[in-house]
Amino acid sequence: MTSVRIGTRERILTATSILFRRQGYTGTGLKEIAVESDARIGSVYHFFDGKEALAEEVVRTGGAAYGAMVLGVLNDGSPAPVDAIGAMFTQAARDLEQSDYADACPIATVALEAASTHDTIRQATADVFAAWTDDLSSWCRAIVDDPHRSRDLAIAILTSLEGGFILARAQRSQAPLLAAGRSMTQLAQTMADAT
Amino acid sequence: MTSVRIGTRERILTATSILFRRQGYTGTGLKEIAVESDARIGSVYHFFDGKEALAEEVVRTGGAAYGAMVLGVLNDGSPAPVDAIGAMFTQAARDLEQSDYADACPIATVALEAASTHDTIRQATADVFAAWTDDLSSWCRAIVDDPHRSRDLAIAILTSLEGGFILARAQRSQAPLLAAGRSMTQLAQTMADAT
DNA sequence: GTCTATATCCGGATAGAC
DNA sequence: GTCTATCCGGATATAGAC
Repeated sequence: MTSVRIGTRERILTATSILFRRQGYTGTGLKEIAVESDARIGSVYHFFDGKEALAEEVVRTGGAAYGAMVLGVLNDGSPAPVDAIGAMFTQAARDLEQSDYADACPIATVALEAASTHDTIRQATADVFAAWTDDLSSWCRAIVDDPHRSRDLAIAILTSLEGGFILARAQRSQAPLLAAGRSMTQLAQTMADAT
Repeated sequence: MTSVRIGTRERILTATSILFRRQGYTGTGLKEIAVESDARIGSVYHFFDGKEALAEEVVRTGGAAYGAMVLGVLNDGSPAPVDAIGAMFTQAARDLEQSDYADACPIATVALEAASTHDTIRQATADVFAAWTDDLSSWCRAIVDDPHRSRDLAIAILTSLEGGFILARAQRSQAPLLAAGRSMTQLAQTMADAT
């Protein structure tokens, strides 16, 4: 029988991801990361080449995991793809509220902070957004067959979700996300009808 | 003749707004603010009751100014309101690119950083977003008469603009903003036709 | 791989002369 | 109102014993 002991390195990654999601990159200290990981600062430097390298890996691994989770919600949420969009926004709003408006996009805060100041982190966020856009574009082809229109729909969904997270966290309200979900559902329906 | 000497207090506010827009709240130090304002740290504390109070005022005044600017673009950009939406996104993309992908939303980074950690700043960003939403909803009634639908359209435009800024800054590309603009134009056209 | 101690620097904030 | 000096805590990072 193989007991699943979680390694120190993995604990550091998950704790950092949680802290970055709530407080951002500059707002989170390595000491705090060590405490939350139940590790020592020395261990952080043993496994990662400094804070920026740690952040890059957190963005890449956490971004991939979140993208897979969202795709999962889209795929087995509702029978009709158009309805699944609304369900996904509703689920995001519920998760956000239940986490006291902390758990939104895991990379958005870091992306904005690093965009003009830390280029390796910026590149990692750019790659994650590109992967999300590709995956979502493929999924949207069940709604619109044309690749260009499918991609535009995917970008509209992704950007309004990200912006919805910003407003919802600031106002501590599900309303902006729910409104964005209604509009994206309507947009998708329009594009499906236009076929 | 009245020469327009800009006061120290005003210089601090504008410099802080620029720095927060590019580096966020925690990523910007008071020393850096003093240098960019051509002021002393002592002056910062003379005019403002600490960093958090300074940030609150920067968010409120800068947010109001940016909202007025965007409304101005929407009002005298294109003759048809639906076309003005696309023109607004195009203008935002152009401004962003011309500032080397630094000048996006002046309060978004601060809003995400402060959402779970600094409540007075969070409240200021919430108020600014509420004012933007109200103003944009009123403007959208030229497209959709129904107040609820007009408000949903306004929220869709605002959230996709905010999310478009995130992706565009990360990828150093105008593409996400332009794609979001196309989709919002289509959404607005659909809602106008449904009348 | 783990842990402690510490070096070095920068953060926000304050006191007080002018 | 302006400016300088400084306090204190916290930040990232490193060294080296175990």
